[in-house]
Amino acid sequence: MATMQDVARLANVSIATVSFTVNNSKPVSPATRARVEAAMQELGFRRNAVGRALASKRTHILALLYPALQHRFRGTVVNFFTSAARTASEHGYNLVLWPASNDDELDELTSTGLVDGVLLMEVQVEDPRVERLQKSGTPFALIGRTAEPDALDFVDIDFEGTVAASIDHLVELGHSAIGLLDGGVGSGALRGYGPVVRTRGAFDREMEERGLMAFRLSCDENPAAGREMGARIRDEAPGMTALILMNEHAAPGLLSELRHQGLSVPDDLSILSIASSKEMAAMNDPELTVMSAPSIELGRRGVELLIDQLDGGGDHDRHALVMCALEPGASTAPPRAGH
Amino acid sequence: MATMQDVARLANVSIATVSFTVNNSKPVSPATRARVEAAMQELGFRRNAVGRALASKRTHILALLYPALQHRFRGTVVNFFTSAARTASEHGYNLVLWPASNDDELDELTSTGLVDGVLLMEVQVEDPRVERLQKSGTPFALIGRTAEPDALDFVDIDFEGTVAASIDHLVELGHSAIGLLDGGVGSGALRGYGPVVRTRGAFDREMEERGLMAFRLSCDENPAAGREMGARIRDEAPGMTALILMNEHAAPGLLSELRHQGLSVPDDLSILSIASSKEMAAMNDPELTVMSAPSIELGRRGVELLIDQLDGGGDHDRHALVMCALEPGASTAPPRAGH
DNA sequence: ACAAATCGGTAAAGCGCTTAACTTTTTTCT
DNA sequence: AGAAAAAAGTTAAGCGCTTTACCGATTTGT
Repeated sequence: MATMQDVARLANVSIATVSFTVNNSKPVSPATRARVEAAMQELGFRRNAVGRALASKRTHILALLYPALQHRFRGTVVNFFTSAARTASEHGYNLVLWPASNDDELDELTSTGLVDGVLLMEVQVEDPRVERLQKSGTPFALIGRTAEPDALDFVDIDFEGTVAASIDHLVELGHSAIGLLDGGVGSGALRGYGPVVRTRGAFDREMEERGLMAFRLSCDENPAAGREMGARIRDEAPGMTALILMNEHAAPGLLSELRHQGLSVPDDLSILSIASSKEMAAMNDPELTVMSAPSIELGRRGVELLIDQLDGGGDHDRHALVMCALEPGASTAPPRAGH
Repeated sequence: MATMQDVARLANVSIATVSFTVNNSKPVSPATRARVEAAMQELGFRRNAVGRALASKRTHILALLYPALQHRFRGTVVNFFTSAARTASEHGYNLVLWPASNDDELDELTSTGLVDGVLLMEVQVEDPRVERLQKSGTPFALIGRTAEPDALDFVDIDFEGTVAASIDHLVELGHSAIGLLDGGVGSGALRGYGPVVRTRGAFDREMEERGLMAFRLSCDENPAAGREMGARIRDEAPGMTALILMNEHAAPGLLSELRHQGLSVPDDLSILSIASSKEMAAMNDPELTVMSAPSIELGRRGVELLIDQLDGGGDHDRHALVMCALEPGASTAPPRAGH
């Protein structure tokens, strides 16, 4: 592979001039620029990223941290990843999905200088990784929020708004006894998955304020758990006519069990799946009405936040909350007459 | 961050000695080693990966190439990714998921010296990326096979074996009229997705040899297409009592439509999902019997192949074919009496 | 006992690039 | 016209590490 040295020799300029033309970091006369560019063309020159990184102390690599505990991709992660990568690339960065199972791997990642910044996904309400990142001095941004996120850069779904919009939708259809089925939070005091915690809070508040009848249900995030939940849902939530579902992986089991019981969705029970995706919704029968996660927007904003820190762009807002969008499906309808 | 220079100074040795101790690249006396290690400890030293990469011409980064055209993760990709990353880490490499939408991005990836090697996923039967990689001189290995893979390093699912085992399973249950429903191949002459091409070939051959009644069906990889297929499957495959399904995303639609028609799975039609995963299978009602893709094994072997090229390990076999494993479910059974 | 081999360590030359400081040439201003 | 300012290049010092060549001291062989 040709080096800058080769290009400089061929174009009869100094290596510095080559650097300046390549990076537009200092003005170069049109004539010289042309010679340099011709030489680069001829040699098929590409500047070596490692040399550049060492000299400039910037690798231009951004790591999207992938927690290995995770054993499935939520449908939305793909869009998120793709959008984040595209945005990074538009700013001259590479974004890669970097697996880090444990704290040691995180430390290794940040301390060996291989990445300029980190995007943290699946943030827990109390997330030890945040402190580690702060300590390491690596710029980072969160996808999600901790309990005290004010001092941090984050983008997140606007769960409060999404829950309110979900209830609006169901109330408009005529429902007044509405449940929330989520995936539960992990054990431990404040620990837990932000989305669930926030959604529960918003749901309780909103239902209370509106004086509606609320039910709170949880089951694990898999079809079998959904099935079990289906088996006892009438007992656990008598009179409930609509369900806000924040547990896309339980849906197939839940629906199948309801069907076996002879209950019709949406006639006997409306279901609105939130923070999921149209694709996941389409995997169900009937196809679910869904408030789809704004993954593309989240990916873009997350990367922008991070790059602003790195390149000191404008003084953007350091927090961004993005709403889910309602995607019509076949799982919500007015309650059966008589309810 | 402390550098080797700092460590050397503190331990009162030369920087070279530090390097030798860190890398075990030359014998160091126990006394010196202890001094160096103490110094490293005290300073919290981590060797800078960029400096190392520049000097050694090895970044120790492996890229798992993620094709952006892809708009969903097959369930198996997660396990694959995780297993590949773990294996890489065991050999002192980092494996990251690197998005490359187009050929330019691939060239950029290989020509800037940021990665030591590439793992190519979703390989097409005629895959232009292979030639590009060869031209670039970057070591690489395939997950999947091209039409002419003999000269290349690859791991792949043993589709021939998997199809044979699938037919075995169904024949044992008493079926003799068996169909294959796949996701179709892209347009163009030899172009197409290897798994589909190979599975079709194996299916045709195997059914012919055994003198069984074969049906060949295709539909797009989404639930809606599966639903449509369900609507006409009795017409397209009259008398078929069992279906080998290589299209996990069509399954929910297909099953739902069959149910609406009053057809029972497995009594009226057995379904065996192949090259899928237990998790995807569990999303269906009834839970599908599945030949699950050996993603963990594929990830491990793929990385090993690549690292063998890089570090000139033993002379492993350059090709690996791995079988899918039968995971019992509720979607296969003997055909209804009378068939 | 003396040369040869071994061992433990050091010095220094890069790897390919960026960038501050400097030189030379051209333009501008009064 | 002469000094000052601007423009276009160059020089050279690293960035943090690896690795070859080399050197002195100890061990080995005969």
